[in-house]
Amino acid sequence: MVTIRDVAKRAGVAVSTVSKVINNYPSVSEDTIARVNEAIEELHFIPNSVAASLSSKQSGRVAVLTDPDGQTLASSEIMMQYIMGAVKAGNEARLDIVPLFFSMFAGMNVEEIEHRLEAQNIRSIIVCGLDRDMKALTELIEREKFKSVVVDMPMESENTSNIGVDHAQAQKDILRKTITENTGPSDSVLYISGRTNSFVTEERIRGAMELSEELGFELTVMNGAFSEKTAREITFKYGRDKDIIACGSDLMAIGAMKALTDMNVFHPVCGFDGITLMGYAGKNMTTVRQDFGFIGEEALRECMRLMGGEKGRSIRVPYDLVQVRYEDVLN
Amino acid sequence: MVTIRDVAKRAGVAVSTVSKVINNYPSVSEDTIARVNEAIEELHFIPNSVAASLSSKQSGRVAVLTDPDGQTLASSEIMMQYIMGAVKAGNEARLDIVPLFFSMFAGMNVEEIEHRLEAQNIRSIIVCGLDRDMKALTELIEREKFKSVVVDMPMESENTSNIGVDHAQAQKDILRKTITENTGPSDSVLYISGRTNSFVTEERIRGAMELSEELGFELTVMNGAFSEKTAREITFKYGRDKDIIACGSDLMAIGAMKALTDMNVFHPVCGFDGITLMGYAGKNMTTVRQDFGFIGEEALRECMRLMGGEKGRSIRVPYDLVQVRYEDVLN
DNA sequence: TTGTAGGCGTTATCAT
DNA sequence: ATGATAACGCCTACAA
Repeated sequence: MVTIRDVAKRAGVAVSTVSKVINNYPSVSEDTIARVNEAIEELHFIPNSVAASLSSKQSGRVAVLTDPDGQTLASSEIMMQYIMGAVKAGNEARLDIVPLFFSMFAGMNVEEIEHRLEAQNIRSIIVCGLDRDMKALTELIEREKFKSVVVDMPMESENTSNIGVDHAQAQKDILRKTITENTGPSDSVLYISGRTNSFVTEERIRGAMELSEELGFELTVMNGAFSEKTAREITFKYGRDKDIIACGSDLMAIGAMKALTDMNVFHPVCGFDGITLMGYAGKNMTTVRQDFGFIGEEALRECMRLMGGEKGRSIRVPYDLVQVRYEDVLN
Repeated sequence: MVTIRDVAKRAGVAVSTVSKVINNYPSVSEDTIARVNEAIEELHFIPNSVAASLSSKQSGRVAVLTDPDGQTLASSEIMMQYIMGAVKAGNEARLDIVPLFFSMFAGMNVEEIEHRLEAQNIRSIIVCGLDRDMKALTELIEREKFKSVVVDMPMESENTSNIGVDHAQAQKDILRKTITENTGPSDSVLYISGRTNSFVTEERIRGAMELSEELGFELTVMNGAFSEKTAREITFKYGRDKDIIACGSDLMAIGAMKALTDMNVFHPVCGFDGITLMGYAGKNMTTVRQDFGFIGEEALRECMRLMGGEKGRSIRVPYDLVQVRYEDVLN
């Protein structure tokens, strides 16, 4: 393995000088920078991120916390994209990314979790899929021992940023689109919402309600708990004589659509997330496509910003309104 | 952060002794072991795996190499399970798992990849989804600088193990089951195979051919290249008057089944892998279910074995023959 | 601007 | 059986 020492020898400077060049310290002459970089090139030197994270308080490792245990196809696809995005961006920044899953912390209190993370030299975390019931994880973030970036939860502080699309606005947009594109009489909408302990659910419901007031249609909100099965049942019960069914997730939209098909009636159904599975639902459905990979990348960059000493903030990312057909996902 | 030094002080021994206790060295008295463990408990000490991997040649980090870029839903579900399995087992063994994706190494030669891995203190790799066209990665494994565990490729050497189900046998089993359970005249089977550069494809074809000889049915093998779309096209062309369609992957099975449905004919279709998506295909289909999470776990344990100095070997893991219905995947 | 030296938390090699 | 102590590769005051 070629180390910083080899580079130093090759360039005829001290190891500390090489380190300074690597980390873009201001006080190095152009001349030595050039010489050192030359040596780095020649030796194909790559800094050891493990050693760096051991030695420095600055350049720590970043954990990506996800919960794909939800077992649904949707969550595994989404979580995978978060992770891939973070790993990709981390790779470019030569930052170590550690994937962790909620299930590892089951039954632990905050201190235990903190110890576990510290023992891995983790200084920043990206949390995806957090909801209000997860007390330990929430507290972990609030203690601010780690720089945290939370996806889809409105947490913000000195050391905490949040990131995600504007769920209320997106819900409004997709519902409006679904209504206007289906010219029939749209005066009753069934909204099947996600779990109530989730921030995105509140926001999406709010969006739907605002639009209902704006356009003056009747809105019925039912709790589908992010469950395809529940959405299916709700649709059987209440879906028949609604004009449109809007769902707080794609999975529920699929459940609703399948129920309608089974009842042999048709109403437009829209979902939320833009997962591939939508293409297999049998009908064309509209949805809000989030770019989870991009969110993962951005989250990682935000971690770096926080580790650089900057304050937490809120980041909104763009989304698309799309129609997913089988042809689109086929490859 | 509580370190090994704190524990040593607390237990009244030297740090080296604590290290020995942690790593189960033989030459420590029962008495001190007890005292040290007590101190560890009291202080909630968790060994820092990063520091360990820096210091030790033994306990390095393990990379899990996957390629979810294939973009299909199936691969993201499968790769996620491999990763989760490895992370789970690694967590229990206090081993650092780092997820890496094939795309990161695009265009690199073996040396470059080696440098990248060395620079991350990686001493062992688990490779999932490798095929014969990936020269650099294959060479990386063959050079044996790293202890490697390859999923579904018949590589074996001093420092290389392979793991996976018996694909030929499994293909035989699922095809036999599909034939016997459908009592109609099964004397012609269309087999849509995966990509030809893949070991599992060869094996599965071999299994199908062996059964064809054994039972005396006519077998037509076509290359579906693991593509749902291609399988669909092949089925349109040749599927109508076959008795059974067997596919080398679930995705292709779905493509085939959808094509049959579109043609308004029915033939039994069987797939391979056992992914959740099968539940959304609209019909009941049989398939070979692999436990990817378990394979990930076992692969990690095999890495530990190799790092412990033992020789590479071949590991076969069990599989199930299942029928996936919408009700099964609904939750 | 550059170099020296101590430390990050652990393991491993020797002595004892 | 136990304990000093030198690595491991890098960062960072502080000194020159």
